Amino acid sequence: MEIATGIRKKYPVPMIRRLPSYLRIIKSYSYGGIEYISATDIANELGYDSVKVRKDLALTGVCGKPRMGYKVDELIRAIRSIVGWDKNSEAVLVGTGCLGSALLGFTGFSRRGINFAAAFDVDPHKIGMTVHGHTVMPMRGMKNFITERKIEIAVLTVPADAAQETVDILVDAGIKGIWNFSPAILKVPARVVTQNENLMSGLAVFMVKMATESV
Amino acid sequence: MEIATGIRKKYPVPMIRRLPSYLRIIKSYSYGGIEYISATDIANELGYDSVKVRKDLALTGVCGKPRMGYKVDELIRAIRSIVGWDKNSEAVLVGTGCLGSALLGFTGFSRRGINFAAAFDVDPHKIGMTVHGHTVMPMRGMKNFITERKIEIAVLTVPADAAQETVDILVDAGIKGIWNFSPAILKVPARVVTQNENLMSGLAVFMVKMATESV
DNA sequence: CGGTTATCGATATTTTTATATCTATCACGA
DNA sequence: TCGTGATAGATATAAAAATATCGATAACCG
Repeated sequence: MEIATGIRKKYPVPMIRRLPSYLRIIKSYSYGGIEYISATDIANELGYDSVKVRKDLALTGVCGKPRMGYKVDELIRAIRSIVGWDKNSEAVLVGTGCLGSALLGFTGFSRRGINFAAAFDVDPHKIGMTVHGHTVMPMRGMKNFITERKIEIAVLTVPADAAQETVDILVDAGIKGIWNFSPAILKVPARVVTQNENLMSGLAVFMVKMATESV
Repeated sequence: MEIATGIRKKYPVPMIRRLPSYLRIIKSYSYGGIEYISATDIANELGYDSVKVRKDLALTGVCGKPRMGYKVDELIRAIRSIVGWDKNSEAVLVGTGCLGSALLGFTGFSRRGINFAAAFDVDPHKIGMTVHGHTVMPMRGMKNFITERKIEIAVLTVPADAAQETVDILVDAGIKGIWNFSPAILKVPARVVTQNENLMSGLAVFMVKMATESV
């Protein structure tokens, strides 16, 4: 629909963040051979309000049937299309430390169409090592690799103080988006998309919740 | 201030999420021997609007001086107090897979007062292994360990299908808060705090941004 | 076949968050 | 010593998101 016509809606970020949870539940219905799922069903599973879920689902463009809910396979297709998990893309991972290695071993990415074409690191001791099936390559080969293979996505798991210099190489190589797991704020040209995952933000919220709850 | 009097403000979650970034920058000023930092400084570093930063800083209770900014050490103390990084707490980590191991190796937690007292796993092959200085212990000893050591925090890095049964043990043992890295939605009593970190939410937002940008 | 009811979809309201505007302050340089 | 201007802090406005309300629909049941 929106993809076919070339029109792209603007989706609210909070809604996008909820889509993967929705998808997970809808898929479990699909595996169970259930054909319809209602906003109420999803809301109950997630502890959300059903109106919120219904509004989100309305944005996917899928029409529901009163008293029945939404067709499970339609929802799955629509959500996967919105979050781009219906097509394959190649990525590089930069920085094979603890977190980088963990991400390389995470099977969830390939199931969502994200495949690691290579992993890079500066540490000479790591070069040539195999991490979850991926051979670690030296950083100096990265630029050419990205350019030649037309890689669009980089997952950045280098230490904060190495982040910007790494990013400069990535940008120079023509990368389109950087999924940044370092706490550093990246300076990139406007055409390059960045998405910051800040583990410490989550910890902060968690700790504040804990303190508030225990009053 | 708010801690001393026992009064706890309600902080907006988006503001809490920004605090760690603020702290990081303010600390860099502190290391540089700079005594004052302005909202404008922080805003420039992060690409934010200075008014937003100023409003956030106002909520910390620290007073700024016109033309000078805020005292660096006061801000650091205030933010650390709000996010609870000024005191120590013990945690257990459950599930020593890729992500669990990565978190065990992450030094950032101890620097923020979170110390892993133990790591648990069900896999017999992993029991007794040392992961980043932590010996993996069998799951069946977990409940007593938590109860006896009065552990309040659990970091949950088990697969989704094992999440709820693990959580039941944690709750039974008297855990106060669960930092959940599994995609499962946890059912816990109201007194138990949960904080869900959903990697796929971030990926979804990232992919949507990429698709939107490339139009 | 007709009433009942769960559900959708639309609309309205409230709350939260972000952004803009304005005034007072006070370090700094002339 | 006196403007100047960067900055805090307060207030006002706008935007975004969550939540509530309500009529319409159609499967289900008697």
